[in-house]
Amino acid sequence: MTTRRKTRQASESSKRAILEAVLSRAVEAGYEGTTMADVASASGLPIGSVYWHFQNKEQLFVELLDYCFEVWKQANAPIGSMRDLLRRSISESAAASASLAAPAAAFWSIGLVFAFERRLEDNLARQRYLAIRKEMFQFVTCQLRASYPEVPEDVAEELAHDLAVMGRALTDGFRVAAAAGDDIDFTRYAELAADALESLVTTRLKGYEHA
Amino acid sequence: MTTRRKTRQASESSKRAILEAVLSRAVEAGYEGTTMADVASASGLPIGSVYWHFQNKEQLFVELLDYCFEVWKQANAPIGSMRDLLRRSISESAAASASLAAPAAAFWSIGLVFAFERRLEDNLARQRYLAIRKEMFQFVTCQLRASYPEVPEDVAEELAHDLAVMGRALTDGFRVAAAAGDDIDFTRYAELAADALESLVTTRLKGYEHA
DNA sequence: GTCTATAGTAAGATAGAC
DNA sequence: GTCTATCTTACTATAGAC
Repeated sequence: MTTRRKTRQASESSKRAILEAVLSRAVEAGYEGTTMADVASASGLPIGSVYWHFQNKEQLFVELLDYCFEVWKQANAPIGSMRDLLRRSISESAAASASLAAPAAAFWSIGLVFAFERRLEDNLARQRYLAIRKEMFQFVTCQLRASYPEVPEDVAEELAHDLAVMGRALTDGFRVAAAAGDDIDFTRYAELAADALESLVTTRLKGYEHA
Repeated sequence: MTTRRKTRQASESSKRAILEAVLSRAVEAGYEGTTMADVASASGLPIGSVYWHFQNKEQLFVELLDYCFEVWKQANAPIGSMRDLLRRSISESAAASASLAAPAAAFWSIGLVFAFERRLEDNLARQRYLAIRKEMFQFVTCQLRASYPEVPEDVAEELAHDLAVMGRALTDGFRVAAAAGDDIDFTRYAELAADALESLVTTRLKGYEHA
């Protein structure tokens, strides 16, 4: 390659510093509230460098979403049991709002900002969030579907879909609670949420489980 | 009074037109995304009139939140059964994102924008949203608490609190789903959500209900 | 109370030296 | 690749005629 090694490393580390900076600001301020000047100063680089590494603000957020989603996938590839998934998602919600200890979780808090950012349908960052949201939903649905091998296919399919919808609503809802600063014990409610969903499973699978 | 009747009526109707305008814009664009020029043009009045009726953008949103909360209270004063509450809240979520058919519900969609608008702690509109959120939570908790007169006070208290937290997470979560444009049947999931919460009640009250 | 014109400012983005 | 200076636009808010 024509690029020298040291240069490329410097470039990559700057890029990462900028992504970390925009993550830390975006969690606090959302999309509109995060300014490029903020990002630059938080990253320690001048604003010119930000625009050298990223085309514009929109693309910067697109790459941030991709970056966070990669981190999430690596940490959550096999989701495990539904209870584990809820446990992780809901307690991470609380963490994400407070600090950057859980960067993967922070992604979802930023993402929700985009859910409400309906102004311009052609905002690429919003479109990317919605795409990842869909992909994640499919992923979770498939995993859940495989958890009920002993029931008829159509029943398992519908059950997995319902659980995925309910689980997503619950995790999103607790992320809202975290953002609003509600004074609740997220760990405890993660368990209660799992209890509630499991009882839905039990009710619906009566007659199939041991058939 | 020194104000002539016709003048006051005109003033009130203009004020209301502006509130309707900001509501319609805010549901689509959030706080930062709604500009005073947008509001003015949607209301049919020039921007100068908007500033004549409202001190500034922040106060405009404060009054919008108050206005919507009043509408909500009038429509929901006795919440009825938990199932009814969820039914209303969750199916209204879908409506709120699509149109202004349900202005009271729209309030909550705007509100969620403020939950994530953490940038300035001294944003009065955000503070008002959080205050109303708390008030609503207390209100719902009290109503739920009264639904279980046959169980020990501390058990009923904790149950009501847990149900209120879970119910709020579910309704917020479905509002997110509506904002994200998820293709789901909100009416159906309102029932499922109620089923799930009712099973929590059943489990916990075993031994008390008919004691 | 309504409306126009405009002041003031903040933010996204670029040019060009180094 | 880094950094500064600056252009441009868009938005909040006000002044002042009517």
